[in-house]
Amino acid sequence: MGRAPCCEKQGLKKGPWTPEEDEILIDYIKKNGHGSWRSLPKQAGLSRCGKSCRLRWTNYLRPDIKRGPFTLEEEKTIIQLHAIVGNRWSTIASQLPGRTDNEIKNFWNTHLKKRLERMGQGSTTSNASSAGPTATSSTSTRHMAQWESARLEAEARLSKESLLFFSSQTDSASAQAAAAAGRSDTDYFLRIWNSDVGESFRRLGRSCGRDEPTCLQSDNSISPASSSTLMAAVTATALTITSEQNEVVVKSSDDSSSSNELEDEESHETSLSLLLDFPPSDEMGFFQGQIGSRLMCGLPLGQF
DNA sequence: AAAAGGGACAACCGCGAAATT
DNA sequence: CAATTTCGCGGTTGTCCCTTT
Repeated sequence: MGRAPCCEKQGLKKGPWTPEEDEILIDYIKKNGHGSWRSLPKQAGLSRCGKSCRLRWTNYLRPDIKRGPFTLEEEKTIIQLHAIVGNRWSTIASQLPGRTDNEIKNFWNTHLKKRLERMGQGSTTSNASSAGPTATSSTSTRHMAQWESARLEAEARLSKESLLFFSSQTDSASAQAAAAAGRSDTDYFLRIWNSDVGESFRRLGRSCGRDEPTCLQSDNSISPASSSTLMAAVTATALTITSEQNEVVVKSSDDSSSSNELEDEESHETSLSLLLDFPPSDEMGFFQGQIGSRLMCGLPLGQF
């Protein structure tokens, strides 16, 4: 038996919502809460699918929704989070109060993604006309291409490692509780991201001279400051940090020995000292795994 | 001034996971 | 435990509006 439709399709209205429909939906939810979305339209007197009502409410009518253009800070957060969690729009949205996953997804697809593409294309198409191809542009292209496969690889590794982490915990009860609470790999990242540790990284990024606003330049290209933040995030999964017998080893999966921009010793040193300085021992496990390496490498690689 | 093209955003669709029966 | 239902997510499409020709 196939999956049952979420609602009877016949006679239900589709397409843009009218102000009257919005008002009915808002009134109903204010008085009764949404309850079961499936039964809501009938009870509220709307000729809409429950799914459509839910979407309209969560993406548009909800009172806590923040309207207006994204701030530079939000934009920066989206770029950094996307480099780490990929297209997990709901996860990203959870870090941006008042913004919906749909809104962020649209913003990414219509603005940020195109900027990325421009950056990549620019380096391959503008070489002839530019005064001389910079290491930055060729590096961007190479890492952009490398990015997706690296991310996918990291995803697989991450899920494996978070399982290992669970099994290594001595307090099995807390591990079970965490599992029961539905904590995902992403949740762990977000926990760290929102902790003092994450703040340390953001602070480090700012202190490295990347506190300029993320913005487009007059020629519509991304500013150097934004670019470095972005590229740092993009290259995050190209590195692996492991900890063996109290010795931290940084390995670059960038096999191009001719490139030297990632071999920024100072940046790596900054990463490592930060790693070693982290006091919360229960969080060290994360940093020795893929989540940590992502976070670790995300910020200090800013010199492009 | 009108048509074409493109960008931005809202809404829909299909799928998988979780919850319920 | 399996079948069914509901919900939420991410990808995609449709539509409106602005800009360019």
